[in-house]
Amino acid sequence: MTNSTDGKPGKDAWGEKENKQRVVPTLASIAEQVGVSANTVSRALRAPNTVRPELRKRINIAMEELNYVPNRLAGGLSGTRTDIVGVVVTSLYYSEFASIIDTLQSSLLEHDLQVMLANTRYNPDQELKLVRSILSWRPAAMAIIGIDHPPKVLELLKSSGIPTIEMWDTSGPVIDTAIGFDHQAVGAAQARHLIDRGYRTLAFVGSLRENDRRARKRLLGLETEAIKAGITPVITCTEPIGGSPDLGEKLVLDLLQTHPGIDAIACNSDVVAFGVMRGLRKLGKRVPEDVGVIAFGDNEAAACITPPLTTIRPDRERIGRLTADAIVARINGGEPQTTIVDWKLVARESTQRDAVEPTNAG
Amino acid sequence: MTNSTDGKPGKDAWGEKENKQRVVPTLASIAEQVGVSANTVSRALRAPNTVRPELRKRINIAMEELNYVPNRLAGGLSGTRTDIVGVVVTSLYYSEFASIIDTLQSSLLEHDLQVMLANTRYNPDQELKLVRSILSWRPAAMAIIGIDHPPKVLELLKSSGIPTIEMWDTSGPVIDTAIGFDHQAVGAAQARHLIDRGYRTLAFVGSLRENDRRARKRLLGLETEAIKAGITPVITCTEPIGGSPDLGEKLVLDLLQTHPGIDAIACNSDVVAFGVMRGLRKLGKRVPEDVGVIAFGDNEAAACITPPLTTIRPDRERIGRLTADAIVARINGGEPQTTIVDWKLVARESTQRDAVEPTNAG
DNA sequence: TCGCATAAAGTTATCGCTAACGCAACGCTC
DNA sequence: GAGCGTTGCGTTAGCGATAACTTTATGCGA
Repeated sequence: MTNSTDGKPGKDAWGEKENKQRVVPTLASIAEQVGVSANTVSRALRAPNTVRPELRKRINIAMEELNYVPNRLAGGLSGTRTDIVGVVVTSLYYSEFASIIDTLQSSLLEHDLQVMLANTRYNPDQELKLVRSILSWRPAAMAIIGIDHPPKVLELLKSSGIPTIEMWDTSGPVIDTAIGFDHQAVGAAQARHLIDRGYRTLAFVGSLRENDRRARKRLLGLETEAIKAGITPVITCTEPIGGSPDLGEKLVLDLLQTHPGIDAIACNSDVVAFGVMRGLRKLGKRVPEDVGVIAFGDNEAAACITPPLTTIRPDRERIGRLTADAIVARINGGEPQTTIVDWKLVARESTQRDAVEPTNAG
Repeated sequence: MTNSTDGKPGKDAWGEKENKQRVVPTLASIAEQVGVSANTVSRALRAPNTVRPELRKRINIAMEELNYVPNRLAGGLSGTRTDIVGVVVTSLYYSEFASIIDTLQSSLLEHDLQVMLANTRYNPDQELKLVRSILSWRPAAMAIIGIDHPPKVLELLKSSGIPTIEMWDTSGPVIDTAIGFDHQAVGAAQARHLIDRGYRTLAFVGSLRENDRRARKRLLGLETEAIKAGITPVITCTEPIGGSPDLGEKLVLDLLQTHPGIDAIACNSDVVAFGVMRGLRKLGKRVPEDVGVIAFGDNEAAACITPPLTTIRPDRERIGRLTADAIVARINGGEPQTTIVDWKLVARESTQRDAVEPTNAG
């Protein structure tokens, strides 16, 4: 693309690179240009009011001219702390955690904290590898989805000595600080809602990966509540792969073949429910008259499909914001603290069989 | 939570911290424990076969025992290059770029490259701040959404001397390497499809932020193609805020009030289309008979709503994967190169007015 | 006018690691 | 058995910033 026979002047930055090796400016080069010591330049950045205004201005101009970008590898090594916050999620698909990250990142930005992101895809080996990798950057804090981690991950996080915020789930022992909710209670609320609406034969459908402990907690809540109400055992129809509409459709076709009597389906996620409802339509089953469908997640499309989907809405923005707050607080010496964030059961038409009052939880 | 009067032994890592300041192990501490020089420990990590197997084993055991995590601030400062890849996106909501990031991150992981993520939320000032912040970590490469950046961002990226991959859009001058497609062609394809299906009065509805250059390119393509076909000017009905179903519903109600003759709507995103279709239903308009709806993005729910939504499907996984490949190639001395990634017009029922062959593009 | 607090800069010593070089000990060739 | 490449490790010198001192002006009261 660029080749050395092309000697045309006024080339862009890449062309220039070929002639002399680009030298990335350092504090020292700024200092030299201005005629001061490197430390003065450093002060102009970190403690501007300890440098004469006139000098400070000249330093700023020089930095601007040379496109100086501080080297935080050096800064972090020398200083006490970096401004990195490690963020570990289990999935990025289907809006599951995207808006948590979105809110978290922009809240952290206000405190000049930089997100380093990792996605484990529900794989514990990868979780260990990624946590180790992030810790090697000496972050100021870690935020991680879930409270069920491999022992080695727990050990690393604990011995790292940095604040660790566990998000999304609070139902169990935590490392330090947790912000989320109890997933078993969600499952219980789903069951109660279906039962209140007159449904009697419950199934659980969706993705259920070996390491998705939260989904298992929701399923447990569903089963426990069903048993309490004297309902027949909940039929589970799951696959250990990621949730998608196609998976939902496939599973519901299987399910109704083997269990034609099912009259209510709790889905592990909204996107699975989308496929479940498509599958039910193909089978000629009406929702909510023949089969009720409830899900979890409150995907942006949940209110737009036909019929609108009853689902659980976790407050993702709030979790993101509170996590950012907790990180800042812990960095500044605040105490660890577990915070429960409300969720809501949003009753829509997909479970509107009888006009019983909806059961909300919080 | 933990207080110093609690002297109970056998406490967890956090308790221990209060007694003696936790000392994070370094290469030197491992070296001391094993009885070798620090450099030998470093070699055992970076070039294991230059260390005697027996000694290597002892070193590994010591590292495991002390929970050693290398300090890459030091490593990056000392070595030539870090393993960070900066990733800058404009949005995280609504699956817009989540699966690009997902694929990109897991592809990079295979090469032991770590993602540092930033989200500009379509704000150019924040883009500058974030790019500068990421560059200060001396990443090995940058991947960024779009090709329209503020001048200062271009300057920084060019003068940084690192490979920069621009994703999603290829219709214009690029910094280095670009992987994406031509958004104007997408708009043109949308118009052609609607016209082929017999629609004659076109509108463009959705979020249109000042700095969303890609949306403007799609709109331009839509208008250009409409004019070519001798169709009345495209009515635009937009808001400079993020897209959502609620926005779509609001805009379509406004639109049909002022322009009742509209018979086709191109939406800037699928989630907006979800709301548009809900709004049309409220107005008693049938889709696709009275009004055709086409969108952009191929959200996971697009095939599940009623009627299924005709939309444009960009190949996000492919963009993510190719971006990772390009990063690795460029780091290893490969040449810059622009790659066009195919997209597809997925014709579904929301535009099924006449049985004309669908117009696909690639 | 002296003394001393204060402001504004310079000096020096790390931070933890890697790259480059140095140097024994060993084995191989002829 | 002298010469020479290899192997395996130690030594030394930075990387680019920051923190802790030290030094040099400056001001101000007694």
